[in-house]
Amino acid sequence: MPELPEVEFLRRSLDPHIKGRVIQSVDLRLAKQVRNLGAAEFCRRLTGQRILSTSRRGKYLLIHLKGEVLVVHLGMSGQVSFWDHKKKGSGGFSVHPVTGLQRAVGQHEPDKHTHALFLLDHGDRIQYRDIRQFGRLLLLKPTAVDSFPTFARLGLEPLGRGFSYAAFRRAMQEKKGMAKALLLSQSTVAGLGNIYADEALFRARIHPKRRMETLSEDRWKALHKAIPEVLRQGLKNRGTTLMDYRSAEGAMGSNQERLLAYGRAGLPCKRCKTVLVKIQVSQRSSVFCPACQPLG
DNA sequence: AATTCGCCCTGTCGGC
DNA sequence: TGCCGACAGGGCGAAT
Repeated sequence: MPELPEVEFLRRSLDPHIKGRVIQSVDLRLAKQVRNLGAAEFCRRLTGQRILSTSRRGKYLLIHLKGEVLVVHLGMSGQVSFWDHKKKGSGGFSVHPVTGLQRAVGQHEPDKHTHALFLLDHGDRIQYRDIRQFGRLLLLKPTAVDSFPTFARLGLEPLGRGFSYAAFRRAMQEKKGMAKALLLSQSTVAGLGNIYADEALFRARIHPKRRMETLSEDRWKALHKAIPEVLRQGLKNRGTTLMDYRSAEGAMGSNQERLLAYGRAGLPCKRCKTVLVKIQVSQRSSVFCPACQPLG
């Protein structure tokens, strides 16, 4: 799913439910989802811990406890939801036969794809579900987060105060290679995935295969402007739900209705009516307008 | 040092 | 109906 806007909206919807609560126990059903610890240590270190706050770095959700940080990455299909014992469940998920979207908005019972439950008091719980199992859980000491390889690699926060044109230009300056590949790498700007990278390149009128070292100054400026724009629009619309993405309360986003490039191959460009084209870049599909986003 | 390429998974869809 | 390949919001580690 889950790029920066989806993770941030998830964080905002989850935070008020879990802040100040104590994890009574952990039911880890698929141990390999925890990438840096064995199951026993993971569960032991979390048990009895109070949740202090939540934050986000790139596409990573961080849940801060006393002396521990639980890191959640949703991969392609991960979901984190809050189960409220006072509300009724809406059962499991089912796939809508026409739209392909998973039905069942609202809280759902754990199923075979639910890999971890963090049990709070009164029967409430945080549920972690991931069909494709590409997501990951980490448990780190607070002082070890920034130096953990995953985080050490990450670039600028595009919605943070530090995302000035000067900082962006400096971070991008020495980068070579194709524009789309660089945006997907997380190494200069953190949080863009296949959807928002295509959207940002469309807005900035940059071909996905354009070599970064050949970008003109006005395209650099356009890209710096477009990145926060597409992310803020996604956040405003509560994320993009294509299949799996839900907020902590099970709600779908609506940004899929506003995408200009992603998913629109074969349809006319909303700027110039030229038919949008899909190509492979870095083993990911990229949709762009051959007229608005020339390679040369 | 910087790219590229498998690979990790399950599920859905279209073609035959 | 079924089988098979392609594809899907991502990232890591090995190979080049």
